[in-house]
Amino acid sequence: MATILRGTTTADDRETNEGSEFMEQLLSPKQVAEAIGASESSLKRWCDQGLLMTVKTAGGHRRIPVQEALRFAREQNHAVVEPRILAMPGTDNRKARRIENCAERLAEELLANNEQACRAIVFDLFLAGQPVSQIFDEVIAVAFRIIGEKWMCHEADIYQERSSCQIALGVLHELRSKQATPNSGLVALGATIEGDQYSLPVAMSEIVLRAVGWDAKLLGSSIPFDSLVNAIKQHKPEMLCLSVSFVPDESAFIAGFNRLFDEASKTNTAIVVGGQGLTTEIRTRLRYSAFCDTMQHLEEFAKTLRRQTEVVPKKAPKPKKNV
Amino acid sequence: MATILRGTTTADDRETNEGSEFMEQLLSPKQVAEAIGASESSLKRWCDQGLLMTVKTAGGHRRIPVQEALRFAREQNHAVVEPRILAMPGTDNRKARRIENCAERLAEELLANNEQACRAIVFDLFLAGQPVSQIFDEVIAVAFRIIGEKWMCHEADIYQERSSCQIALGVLHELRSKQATPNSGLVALGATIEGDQYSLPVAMSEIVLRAVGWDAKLLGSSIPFDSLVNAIKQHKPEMLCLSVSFVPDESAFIAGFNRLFDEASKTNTAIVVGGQGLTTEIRTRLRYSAFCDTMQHLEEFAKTLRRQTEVVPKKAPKPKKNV
DNA sequence: GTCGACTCGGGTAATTCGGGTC
DNA sequence: AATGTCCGAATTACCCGAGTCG
Repeated sequence: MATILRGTTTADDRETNEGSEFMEQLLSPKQVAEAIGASESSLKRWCDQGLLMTVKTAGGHRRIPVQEALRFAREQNHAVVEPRILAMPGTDNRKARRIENCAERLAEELLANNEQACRAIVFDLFLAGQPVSQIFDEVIAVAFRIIGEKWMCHEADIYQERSSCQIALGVLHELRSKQATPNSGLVALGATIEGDQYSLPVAMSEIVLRAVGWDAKLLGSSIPFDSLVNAIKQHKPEMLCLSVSFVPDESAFIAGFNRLFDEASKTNTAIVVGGQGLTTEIRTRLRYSAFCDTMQHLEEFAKTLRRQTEVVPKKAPKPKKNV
Repeated sequence: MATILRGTTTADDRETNEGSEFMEQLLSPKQVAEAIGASESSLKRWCDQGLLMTVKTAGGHRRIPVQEALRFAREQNHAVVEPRILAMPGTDNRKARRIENCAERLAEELLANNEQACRAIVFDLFLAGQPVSQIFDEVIAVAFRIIGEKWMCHEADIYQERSSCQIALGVLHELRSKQATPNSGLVALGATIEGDQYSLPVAMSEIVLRAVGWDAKLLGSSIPFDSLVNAIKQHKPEMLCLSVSFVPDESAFIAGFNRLFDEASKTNTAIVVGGQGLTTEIRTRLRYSAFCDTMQHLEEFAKTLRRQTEVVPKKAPKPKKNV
């Protein structure tokens, strides 16, 4: 039972502790440094000074118990911590950066209205280099599927679903703000159809498209087909993404959609659709450029379309990385 | 500067932000001094005077949270010469400090789908020290009134209104992220009623409340009364903000609302309402704690309620340990 | 046993501290 | 009274080859 013993304790009994419920989480210096916003070498110095109690591995690497890190943060930096550690009790960051059971954890935190923890989960994946499309497909979408199921079973209330959306939209916004503003000249528009208020998917698509170089703009939710036609006429985008989570009136939808497609053909605008609302049956009666089940599909499509269209860019496509 | 970008992929993003600081970025005195155009030692003096809250490193170096730096700059009316250091959208804020015709300009840029310009308008005012409530009332609300009028006259299309909302929501989110996370213990919830999808006002109210120290959380849009009752039961907030832009069914609304009010009384939750949907006639048949026409009204109400409620806080109100 | 990512130690450059002075 | 500049000592951040972790 190696609690905070001094340096002689080898940490490789971690494995044996795995089963016990109250084991100490051990963090690497890098993790702690990141968490409290200091450099790695400062942290090492503080450890060596004895300000932070550490445990050493057999090979001499420092390991810091979470409690110790929290105590230190509270003592020194009254308000600092990036709650990545605090937010995720019971998960090693190394594992956390893997995409495995993130969806379940995210669903849980969303339902608990714990915004910070949700941000932490998504951003850890993002910083670990996971493609946004994959994060969306395998974490966020799955989490909302879980929430939907709980809702069905009356284990989650409507307001919880709504506030989950709210939090997710916030996280997406923040993700978006971390992206470089694209300048490829390829314009994509995103929207949902009139009556469909579920703006999460189309918000994700915007980010995915921007990640692969498109200049994607979100028009918003619940836009009538006629207005979409006008939007196309004005913006002349290379692509229009429609997320269809819900179809209020099937025949009106199909008619409006195909009208939109005809109009889009005139300006060489690709129409991309996706969403739960599009049953196979409905799809057979629609004309579109591509149907995407997942964000990763969308990403692939956007890449290929970009390659093909890039023949006539508005400006020099390769500025060759300034600064 | 000093940003090591390891070129993993062709995506040359991540250049704009320094590494991985995602929540409470800490700045050194030098950075802040440069940002607000003062000398380093003046800044240190202000810190020691308590004008600027700082945290200290283990070695005694001062670190200033960005939010603190922003608050100080806004209060002291310091010209922010280098907004980028404070993670603000870089603009020259010289020309646009006055709030006069900002609304018109904002409306124009919103309709033109020019996100950057919209951000610049709002953030210039923010940096110049305008209270958020006033920015909302006199710029954003007015701009959307203008857009609404143009819509009526068929001078603006629906998609333009929608994308304007989208942009505004983005700006609001960014604004929110520049606020210090409140910890007063006073909780407020915000929502719109089922059928009302207009989430802009309630998003503004969240920011206004946070600006005056409330811990405001946004539940989301289109939430049924019954679910709001559950939300109150679970969160036990001191305040619930309802923005009512649209009333689908008047009698059902009145009944549901008063049911909600009764429930809220049990937990001492103040019900605050506002919005175009509430005609004088409807209001006479509702019971609520306050009706607010503007964000500035809301701000005032929140301040007074805070003063009164603060007598019985949940935890020790004066830890008195401002180290 | 291989391998990529991480950490170790330590040296060095760049900041920051506190105080005194203009 | 408030600000900006200068200083030696201390602290922090960055870098790199060898070793460790998983």
